[in-house]
Amino acid sequence: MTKEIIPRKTIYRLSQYHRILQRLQSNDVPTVSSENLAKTAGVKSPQLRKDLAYFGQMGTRGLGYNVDALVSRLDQVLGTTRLQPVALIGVGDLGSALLKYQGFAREGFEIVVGFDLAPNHRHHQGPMPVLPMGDLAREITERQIKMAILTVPATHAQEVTNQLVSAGIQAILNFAPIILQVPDQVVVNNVDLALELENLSYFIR
Amino acid sequence: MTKEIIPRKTIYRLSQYHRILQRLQSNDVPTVSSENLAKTAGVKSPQLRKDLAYFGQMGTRGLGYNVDALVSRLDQVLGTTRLQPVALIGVGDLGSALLKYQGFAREGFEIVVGFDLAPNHRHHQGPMPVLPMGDLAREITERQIKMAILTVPATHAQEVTNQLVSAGIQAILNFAPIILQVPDQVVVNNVDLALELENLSYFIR
DNA sequence: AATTGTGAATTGATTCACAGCT
DNA sequence: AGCTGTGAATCAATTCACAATT
Repeated sequence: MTKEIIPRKTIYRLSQYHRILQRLQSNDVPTVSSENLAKTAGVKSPQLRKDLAYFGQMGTRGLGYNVDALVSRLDQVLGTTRLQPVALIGVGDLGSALLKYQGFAREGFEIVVGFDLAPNHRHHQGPMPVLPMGDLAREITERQIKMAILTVPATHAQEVTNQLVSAGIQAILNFAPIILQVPDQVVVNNVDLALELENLSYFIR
Repeated sequence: MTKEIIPRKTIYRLSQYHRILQRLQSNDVPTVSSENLAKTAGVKSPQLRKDLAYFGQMGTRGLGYNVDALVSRLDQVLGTTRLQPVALIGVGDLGSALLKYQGFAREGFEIVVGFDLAPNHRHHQGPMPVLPMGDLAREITERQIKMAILTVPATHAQEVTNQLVSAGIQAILNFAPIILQVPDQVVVNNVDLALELENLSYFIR
């Protein structure tokens, strides 16, 4: 069962479950039923059970899921067992805001280095170095950083992406409103803010 | 045909097509084929044709799609014919960055008012007023604002959402990492940044 | 008695393949 | 000849319903 192909949407939901379970954990809840967990995550309970069952037996019939055990297993599956270093490219308004965003640290990610065309004084606020683009390849390769957040203008996004890929980046969270061309082994998730608004506006009657 | 139910994913893609078409338009490209447009959007051509055909005849067989005509039609369908006013709740780091984000204006949205628990000096940079939460209901109702961007901490998100709904907000772009409970007639799109990173980390081997 | 895990049924989305216009 | 529009076929995801387990 561990060798099936897992739907991408399932992986998304696993991350959701993971976060909710962490909350339950810090509230010392020992056990949760699929019914309960599913409701909080906004899905139906068979969906949740099927999602979890991709990774083998996870719960106990009659009882539910052990919260601690499930969190560990999901940590393992999602690869969030240890702090993951992340590079941020493009330290403008949005990039700066993401640097300060606490949500990342809470989920086990740390932005360890930033890159910008023109690093300047306003970048020297925190402990994180902001380096010029010229240092990108060396720094990412040497530190073996695998994930990048891309907050550069759309016009530069593809070019920077090519550099990231050469440097060994394997996953990109892309805020530029274009479809990036990457080799198969590199994953891209797009966050397109204007698209989300435009999509919402359809539903306003 | 205009009365069928349109898949939600189709609406997302329409917004993507819309943006690409706008770019073609400003480059004075008169006509585009489904093959071409689909490639840029990262989908297969029958998909694109089906998406467009939900809204009636859009192209000309043998020729392709007229760019100007299609942009107008999509404006109409998506409700982006005129500038849409948006309220932003929670003017912290992320909220401030979104205020300055040019991508919204370019797609026809304007953040016309901000709300924060504690409006202060650093909010008085642009022409946009930042008001205390107490003014939310009155202001949104009076100005008939229909869309809101929610960038408050997760702990306050549901409570603020309730206020927004009472004030008549119909669509919410939510950055708080929780599932908001809203009545059926209100639409929520979630942007969950930590979730995106966590999801990416699964694909790193 | 409660609740998981899962094969079967259903629903939904995508792709194919070609008829129908221009 | 070229390219759209679409019914039919395929593929994928969700939900149901219940047997299996504690």
